[in-house]
Amino acid sequence: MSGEPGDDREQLDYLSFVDYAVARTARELPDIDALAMRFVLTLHRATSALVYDLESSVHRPRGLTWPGFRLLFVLWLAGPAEAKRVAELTGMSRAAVSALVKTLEREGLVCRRQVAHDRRSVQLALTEVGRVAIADAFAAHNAREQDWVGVLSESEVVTLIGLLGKLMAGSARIAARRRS
Amino acid sequence: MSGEPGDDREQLDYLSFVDYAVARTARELPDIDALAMRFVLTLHRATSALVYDLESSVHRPRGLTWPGFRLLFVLWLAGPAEAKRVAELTGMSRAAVSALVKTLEREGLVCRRQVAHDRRSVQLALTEVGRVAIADAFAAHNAREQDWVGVLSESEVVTLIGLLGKLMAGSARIAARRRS
DNA sequence: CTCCACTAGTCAAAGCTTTGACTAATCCCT
DNA sequence: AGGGATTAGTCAAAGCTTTGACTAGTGGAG
Repeated sequence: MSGEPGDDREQLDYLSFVDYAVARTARELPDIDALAMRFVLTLHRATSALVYDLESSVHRPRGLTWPGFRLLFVLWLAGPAEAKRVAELTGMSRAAVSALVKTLEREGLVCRRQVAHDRRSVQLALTEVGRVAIADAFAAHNAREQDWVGVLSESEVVTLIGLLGKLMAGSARIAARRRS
Repeated sequence: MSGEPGDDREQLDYLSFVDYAVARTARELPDIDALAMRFVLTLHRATSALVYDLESSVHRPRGLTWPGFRLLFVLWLAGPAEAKRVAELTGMSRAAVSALVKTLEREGLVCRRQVAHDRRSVQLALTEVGRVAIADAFAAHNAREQDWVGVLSESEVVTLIGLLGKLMAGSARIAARRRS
């Protein structure tokens, strides 16, 4: 596995790299599980492409980042919540939420309050500006999601969701590491 | 959509948030495409969980980051290549590759050379240390990938790969934004 | 040959993430 | 009530990413 020339390496791009990588690995490292490799490469590339498109076409033009959108979205749906809970629901670490909220608070989208029953915790909530921003962003976000999903049939999407759910459910069985 | 209490918000966590969000949105914003919403939420969460597990259980313990692993992987398979090409194959921007290579070069995993025919471009290649590092990391990476994929049947994985491929292929049709 | 457009790469500022340390408040056991 | 263990949140250092600007080098049109 040295990358010497003389192979079929012409006109390789982001899409075809997966095929190239799997073919080459299968040839030179037969002990590797090629299907698992292809799956993870494909999943990662598809998700990256989707997230990049949503962030750059929907959120950045509105002054939001992808993590900012996700945090506002959780507050919008779940209501005012303590930082710890927001971290759990968004899948971010507590430190990441803390840093992100600092930005969102400065922009006037979120506010922090002391909680009565436990002076350690901080309650996070949308401001009125934040509520309007997330409602607008989510509408555009969902429209763009529809464009993406539109290339699949409804039953294909249902199948995909089901299999991804099974994958997630299985992560507990293999003791996958999760954010603290 | 205000997050007032009195709903079914108890014992909500990272996994069940998708169900909660979709149910609530379907109830209060009937114009939203709930299936597209569920799909994107599920895809993003599944991928994040997988990447977090691979990075924290396989790569960080070896002193690699996830982007570092990806860049080494491309150089390993595609052979020495100009920075622009590495950016295309990894899906990173040229600026991101430039910054990442600075770290990898400092750690002695990658080296930079001038190219003869065009004095603007820089050729990137693995060092011997880099070659050993990526070979070791990829073996462990693939073993972990197998654990994840092991919860699905082979035909389920093939289905998943096919549908994700169709999704990616469709992104051209909707003029999805891609990294420059 | 000259000039202008384009290309490769780097840099800088700002943002998000991670780990690990640290503070402050709460809990619980004796 | 006292004291140790937990827990919530923040901070700091280091790394990666983005956008946009900037430097060099290349190449084609006149």
